[in-house]
Amino acid sequence: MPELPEVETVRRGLSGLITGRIVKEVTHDTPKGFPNAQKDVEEFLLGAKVTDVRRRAKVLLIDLSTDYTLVIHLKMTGQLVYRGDAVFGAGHPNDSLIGELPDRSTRVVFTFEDGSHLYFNDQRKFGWVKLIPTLEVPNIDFMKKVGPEPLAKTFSADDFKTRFTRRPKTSIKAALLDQTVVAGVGNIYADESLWGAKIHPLRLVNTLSTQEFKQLYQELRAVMNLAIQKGGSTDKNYVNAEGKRGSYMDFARVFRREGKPCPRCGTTIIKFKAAGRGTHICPYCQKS
DNA sequence: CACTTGACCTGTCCGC
DNA sequence: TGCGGACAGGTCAAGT
Repeated sequence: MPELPEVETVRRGLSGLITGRIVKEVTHDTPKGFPNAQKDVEEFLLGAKVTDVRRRAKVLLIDLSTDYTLVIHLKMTGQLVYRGDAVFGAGHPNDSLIGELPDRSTRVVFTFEDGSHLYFNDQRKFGWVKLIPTLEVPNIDFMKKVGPEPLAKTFSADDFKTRFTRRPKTSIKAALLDQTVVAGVGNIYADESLWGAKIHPLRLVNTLSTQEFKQLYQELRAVMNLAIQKGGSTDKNYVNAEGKRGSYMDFARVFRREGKPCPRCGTTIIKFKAAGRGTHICPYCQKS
């Protein structure tokens, strides 16, 4: 599921819901990387207080008072849903896109001292959960390789263009999806931003003009900011920390809109495969 | 080496 | 209805 806007939406929700809570119990069916050591769970997770919830790229970082951090990647179908008690808690089941928890895709259940729960669900089991010292988070493989945050205030159009010089002969779509170029872009926002900038996804990186990179930079930031404002995109699985859907798909211009008219020119949107992924374009606006 | 293609998993949808 | 195949928001390892 989640790309940067979805993970950021989960982060914001979780931050308000779990910060300050103390972990009392953890049950799990050993999702990838967890627990790296049962001893660590007992020593650095049980009894720990949540001090902060951060995000880097598509990864969530739940900092603990023990100076350990839960590092969580939701991959395609991961969900992190908080449930308070049945009567007064946040995210009453009736408000939710999903039903009673735990359910058959629940992999980890964190129980807090006040009796509330945080559920990690992951239908396809691609996601991972690691418990590592906070100071070592920047040293894990993913963090060492991942590119800059595209929404950072200091990240300029020039910076954006320069990042792509490392992938000169690949398609612009493959480069956008490459997390070492720029962090957080996935299939939805790649298609949406390429449509916005009127660039065909299969154009090779070294054929784009400076002006086109500038357009793409602006469109990517605009589309991601809008998506955060709308609480992310729910196509199927994605939900926020309260189990509720995001509404960006109501505003999507090309993604999953094949057969419908381009909102700019009316030409029928088509779908094909690019960089191994389903790809949506307006064939009139985005010429190869 | 740079780039593209499978593999990882489960579930759903679509055509025969 | 049943069944096979394609496909799904991501990232690696293994291929070419």
